[in-house]
Amino acid sequence: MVHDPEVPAGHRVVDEGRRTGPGASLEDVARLAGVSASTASRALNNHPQVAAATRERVLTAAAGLDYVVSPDASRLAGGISRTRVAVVVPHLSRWFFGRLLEGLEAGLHEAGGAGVDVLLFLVGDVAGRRAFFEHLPARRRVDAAVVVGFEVDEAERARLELLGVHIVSAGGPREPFPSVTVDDHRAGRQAVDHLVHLGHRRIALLASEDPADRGPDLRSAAYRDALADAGLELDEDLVVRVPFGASGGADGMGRLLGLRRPPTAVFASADEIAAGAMRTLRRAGLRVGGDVSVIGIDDHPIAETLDLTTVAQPVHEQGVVAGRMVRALLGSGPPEPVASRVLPTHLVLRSTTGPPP
Amino acid sequence: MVHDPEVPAGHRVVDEGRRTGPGASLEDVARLAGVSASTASRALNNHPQVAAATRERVLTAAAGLDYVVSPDASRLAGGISRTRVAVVVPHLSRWFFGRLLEGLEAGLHEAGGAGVDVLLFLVGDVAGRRAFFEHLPARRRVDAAVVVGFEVDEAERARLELLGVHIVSAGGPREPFPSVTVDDHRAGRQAVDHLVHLGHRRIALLASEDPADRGPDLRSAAYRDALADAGLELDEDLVVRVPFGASGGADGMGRLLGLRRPPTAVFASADEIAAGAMRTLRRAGLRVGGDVSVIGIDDHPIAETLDLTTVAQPVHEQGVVAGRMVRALLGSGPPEPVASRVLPTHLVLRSTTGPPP
DNA sequence: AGTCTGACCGCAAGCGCTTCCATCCGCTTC
DNA sequence: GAAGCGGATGGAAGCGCTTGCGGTCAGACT
Repeated sequence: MVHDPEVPAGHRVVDEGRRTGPGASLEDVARLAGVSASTASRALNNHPQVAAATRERVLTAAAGLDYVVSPDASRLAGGISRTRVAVVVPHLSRWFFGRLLEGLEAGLHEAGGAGVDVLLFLVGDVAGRRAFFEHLPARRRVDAAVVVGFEVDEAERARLELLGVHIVSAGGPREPFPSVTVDDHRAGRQAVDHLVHLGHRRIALLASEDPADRGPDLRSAAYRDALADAGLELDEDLVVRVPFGASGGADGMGRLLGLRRPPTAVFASADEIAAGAMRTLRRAGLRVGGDVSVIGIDDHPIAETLDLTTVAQPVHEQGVVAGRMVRALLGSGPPEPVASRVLPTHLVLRSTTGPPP
Repeated sequence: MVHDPEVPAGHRVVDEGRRTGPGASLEDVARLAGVSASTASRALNNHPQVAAATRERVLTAAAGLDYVVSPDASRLAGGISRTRVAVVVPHLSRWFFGRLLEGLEAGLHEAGGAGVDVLLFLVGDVAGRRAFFEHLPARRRVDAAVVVGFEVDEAERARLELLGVHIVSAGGPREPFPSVTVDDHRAGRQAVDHLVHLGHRRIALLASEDPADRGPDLRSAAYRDALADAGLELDEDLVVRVPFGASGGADGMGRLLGLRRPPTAVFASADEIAAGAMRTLRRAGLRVGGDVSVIGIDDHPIAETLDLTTVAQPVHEQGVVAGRMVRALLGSGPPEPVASRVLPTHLVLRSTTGPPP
């Protein structure tokens, strides 16, 4: 196939362009060490029944030949080389997901262990999502799966079940898998209650209309509950759904400002939306935190940059914990009981909230 | 091994909770279809020598049993199921990397194809990076690798070579692999030249000191060259290196403002740094774009939010093109010649740059 | 000295597939 | 009508590894 004589030496031309690397075989190692393949295998896998000297010889031979077991053969034969974990995620360019994945990766690789391979599955758009659950490309190739930051419906759950492996959900809804997440309803309450305590009575909601991402919109529900508890009437004009992101927030804020009686405070269901809202407010000549208060959720880096008051959630940690959970389910890692975890969120006071003017 | 009479036929038990899913075997399918395993295999792999009727029967049987080939066995036997691609990336929480990966994923899966599995390798911190190149966990498990957004030194390149597979670099330096990237020097020039054309004479540089990420700091080099070409003297006081990110930019700007003769314009080597700088300027009561101009690079979403003038680079597209390149190298995909590509960048005028006061 | 006991190791049987090669059969060819 | 012929299929040999089982040989016993 690919065959380019121009390639500089050292650039090995991969035969067929597809085999998984060159490599010495177990047999080669065994021969060099003067033992049988079985013994070599046992030595390499640290079985107790090989003499220390022999093991040493095998190890040396392996090192010399730069030997690496074929994971395919190993698995086929029943040996479990490294475990493979599927990570199913809808976005990668959003901070939340990337950050959570970083944590997940850390949690998965923590404390040595045999090693874990992470297979990435992106199910962003509807087509990709449908394709994923329909064809289940992860089938037969992973030992566990982590669903990151989105909700699966009943049909999808059923498909996923077909994988026949443990499934963990991270940064998403609590059901229907063992999960590690935060209480979005509580986070929403923390945000809105803060505004209420400051004395605001006309509080608007700028919520992401992205349906699937995080499941039932607990943050919006919290908004309603908080208002109700505060004895504030819900004004549907103050509830605006926007596409996720800063432009969504900017547009939404524009709509809000067009109201006969604009809000004195805005609860954005995500910092990125809040950022957009702030932009609109600034352009309108309003002082954020003075004329209009704005609060978000997540503690996205942009929140610090904008000095935005927000409710922080431990994103990285959710990933780490989920990673540990996977290892526990897989039998590696600490034998801690595997139970869903809800991590705490907390209010981060900055400059964008204050008493109503 | 496992032999549980209680289990419905065909549903092999998942022993140990670690085997890769349950599943019917080729043999099961063959039996059900009334043919031999060889024929079943041929039918499933679309070999031309099976009678249409037979193929049909096998396909039906397979569908009925919900059969999926064992990728391990298939590869071992020499059949190539799906190709596997390693994606080596230093960060995930930064927009650039996440966005590029989204593109990469798209490019890899474009136009059907047999399917590609993406193995993720995070080499963020030095420890992880060293571990990756030392142990080469991707060995024997991938058919190609993509290095995203960072430079590998000679030793690392040599190690990578051991993978024995095609390697592509995306969003990083042009060497030493076939790559798809942008001309960072040119981008830098576009930014600084813009400031020069506006009439600025005291232009500061706020550069990320993150050493490894993008290789030789072409953007900074461009700054120097642009000044030289404009006949402006380089004032080392105006060159500030900061940790990547908004806080870095904020601090750096603070230092700049402390100068006896502060700059009238700032070139930040990344939008996120520019964002931090803007914050500092605002807090200092300076009008960004009026009193001090700021320009970044990347066209990160935050640039739009902040109305930041910047030099845009096609991040998603770099990923897509790299994905196609990998497919081409692997022999799938369009047989386009595989050559490194440098994608264009362009100035995006917004409100943070203007003539000096 | 003869036998027993382990510790070590090799044999061989697979794991679930793919593929070479031989086989079988219904037809075309002379 | 016999000899070919090619299309369709089954048999069997692996791919590279793990592992149950049994064999060896050096002591440890009595």
